[in-house]
Amino acid sequence: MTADTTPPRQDVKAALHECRLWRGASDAAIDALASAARVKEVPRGTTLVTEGEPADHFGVMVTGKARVFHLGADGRRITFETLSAGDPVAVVAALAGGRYPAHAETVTPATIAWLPREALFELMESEPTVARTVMTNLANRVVGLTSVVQTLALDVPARLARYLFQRALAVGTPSSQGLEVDLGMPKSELAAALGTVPETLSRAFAKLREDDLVEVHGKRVTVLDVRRLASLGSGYSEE
Amino acid sequence: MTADTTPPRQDVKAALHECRLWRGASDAAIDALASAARVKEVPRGTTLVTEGEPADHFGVMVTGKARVFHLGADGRRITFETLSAGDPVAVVAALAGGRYPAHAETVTPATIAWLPREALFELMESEPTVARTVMTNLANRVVGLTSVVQTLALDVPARLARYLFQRALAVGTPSSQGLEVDLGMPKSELAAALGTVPETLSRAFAKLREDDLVEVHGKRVTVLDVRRLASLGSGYSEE
DNA sequence: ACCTGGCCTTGACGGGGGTCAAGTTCGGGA
DNA sequence: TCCCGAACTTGACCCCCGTCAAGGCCAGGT
Repeated sequence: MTADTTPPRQDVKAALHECRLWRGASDAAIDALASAARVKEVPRGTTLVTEGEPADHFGVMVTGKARVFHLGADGRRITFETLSAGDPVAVVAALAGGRYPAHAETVTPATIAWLPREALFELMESEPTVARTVMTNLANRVVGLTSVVQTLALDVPARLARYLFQRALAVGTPSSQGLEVDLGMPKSELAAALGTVPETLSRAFAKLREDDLVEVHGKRVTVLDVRRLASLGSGYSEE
Repeated sequence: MTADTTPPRQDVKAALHECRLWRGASDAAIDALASAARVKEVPRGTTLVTEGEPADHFGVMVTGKARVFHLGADGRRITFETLSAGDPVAVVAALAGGRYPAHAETVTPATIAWLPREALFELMESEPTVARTVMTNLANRVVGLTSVVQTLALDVPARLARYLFQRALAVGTPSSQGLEVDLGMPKSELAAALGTVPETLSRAFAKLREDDLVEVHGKRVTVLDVRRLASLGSGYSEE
């Protein structure tokens, strides 16, 4: 069903090198990981990990994208994050050693390098600086989740404003009217990322539009008033 | 305003030993921490850390209780966790090295031992097993936050059911009618812990009561049907 | 006993947002 | 060119829950 490799593949090594989790590890250590990895190529929509299963492995995305999410009792999904090449999959669960706390599935065809959790422990023992890197990484993860919780306490227009603001900082390009921003994804996907549904997102856009904060043209949005957008997105001030 | 100690205090050492974060560290290492610590005694309602401030220190609760929370734009509080003796304060932020991601304040008079973040790094470098302990601890923290997010997606009766179920597992005592459970706190506080207000919590109790799931007598609750309670609290099954 | 002030409960009301059901726009294929 | 389906929008409806405003129900003090 899937293909394993015997010699370390080039793209796998590249992905492992890009993985922010153990940035700073020696090439030798990463190459060792690469040869220990079981590489799998899977189609879009494949379940990578299932909530509640014992967390004995973790993965690194080599190509493709995946989504980490929760399934509510009614089947609703709450998306935590979207993973792309170089991102680790389920590494937290592997470190914690319990069961996977969430589901993950691919949203495109993808290649994933799987490793047993012990491999990571060995890497950290052999290279102390890696342990420190992994540590700060985990800590940042906690901070990130904290802000997810914070964001969920805002209403949808505010969450959208926050997203647009951050997006404007990252990929905004100046234009005659203001800042041109390309939403990186279809609106239905953005809705899920903001923890809501397309209909409500649509109304949120409408609200920002009638407040003269943005203009919407398909997937391209013109931010007319960055300042007010930022303050609506909760408490970012200019300095 | 507050009292520093010169010799390591006994209660401070005890609290540091109890701190789950570095369980497994040698006595010598912990004693070293204890003598490096600046011990402060503060009244109820004292702000321990302020969201947005640079995270250069962390603390360990020696006595008393504290609350970690977010401040919404409108001043509403979202409580993440309640800390008591032996719990670390803001250690995540210290490891991440950025700014505090949340506020913390005492809810009782409290004694806290403060340490510079470097002290923790040094401890981890000198004792590799501590690094591993801290690591799994952080990972579990992430898992915990994950479940906070999950919980916030449920409605209030379900959140209450989940709390009662967990509480029943922890401190429930069998009785003729079912499981006797003591809520560990006043209902107004429980409301905050569940991310809601007393009025809504009261209605949630009423709903559980009219579904014959529980009986309420002040701070003591009799769980009549653990099974249904658990399933209402979302997806805990019996095995 | 009486008052008084927490703490909890109950009712009434309103707003945010999820759901269902129609449209609408737009791009691709025959 | 016409058609069709996917993605998006808009309206109607309703539920959950936060808020405001009254009450109950004690416990402690005088």
